[in-house]
Amino acid sequence: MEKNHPQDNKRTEPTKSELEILQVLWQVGPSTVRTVNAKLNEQREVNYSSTLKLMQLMEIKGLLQRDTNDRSHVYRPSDHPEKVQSQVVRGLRDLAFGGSTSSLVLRALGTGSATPEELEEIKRLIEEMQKKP
Amino acid sequence: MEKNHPQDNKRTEPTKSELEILQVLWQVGPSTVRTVNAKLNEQREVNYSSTLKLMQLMEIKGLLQRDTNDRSHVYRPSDHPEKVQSQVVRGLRDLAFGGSTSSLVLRALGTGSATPEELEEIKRLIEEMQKKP
DNA sequence: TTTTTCGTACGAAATTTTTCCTAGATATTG
DNA sequence: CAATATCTAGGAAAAATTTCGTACGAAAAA
Repeated sequence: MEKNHPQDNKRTEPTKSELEILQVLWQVGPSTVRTVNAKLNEQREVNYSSTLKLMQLMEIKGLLQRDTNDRSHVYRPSDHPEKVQSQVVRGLRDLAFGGSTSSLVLRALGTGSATPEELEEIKRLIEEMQKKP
Repeated sequence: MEKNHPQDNKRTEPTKSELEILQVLWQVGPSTVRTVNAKLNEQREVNYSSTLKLMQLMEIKGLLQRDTNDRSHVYRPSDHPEKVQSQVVRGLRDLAFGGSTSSLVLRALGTGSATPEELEEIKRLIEEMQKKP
């Protein structure tokens, strides 16, 4: 019998550490704590225990789900990147850009870290959106 | 004599509450704590003391500067929105978008809250960037 | 002048987020 | 089997962030 996960609806916004973990899971797919922790440690030093605890909390919050069949549990994100990323982008937009999407986008493009290919891709999307509103 | 503000260089990333305050100051210009607090309370309930404390801390951190000539001090952001916004956008990009600016931008545009005019403006900027790399 | 109002300063509590230690169970190795 | 390694669970400390109470001085009003 699987335990019930309380609130699958009103999900709280992930914290910074939680986003780090989500990002790893999005990139490498469903993983054990050990794998995630190893990935994190490529960037900064994190204790295994800390990662474990965090992922357990995320499971309780409903951010992650886990397969407990094997001894070492396999975790995966409950939501696709699109959903969570949209959520956090909206958050930042409202928090630092007065709710203006274009301000945010312009600022992001202004960092200059977008390649010519990416610029082209973005332009295509815009023209797409302009065609069928 | 004005007190010295320690680190005008390596400035720490503003927290959420700090961004709220910065946004108010960017919008309405240099203001007293009372004014800022009033603005904040249009959105949510915040105690005057809390806002005061936060702004004092921000001044110490170097995020704000204040004019103490009058009894009620007038605060203003140390940095222009561009700088801070770039900083936080980069932060989110690295934290939730694997460092990819275009992912972030595409996701932002995907929220659908950009007006036709804004889309046009963004497209212009892109073409601008494509001209002179 | 006396009272009331309005401001900063300061300390500390409350909350949220992050980190890690330790116990106990189970598997793996010698 | 005995020793060692691995994993979860749980508690709790540590750190970061946010909130607020209170004191005290200065200004404004009565």
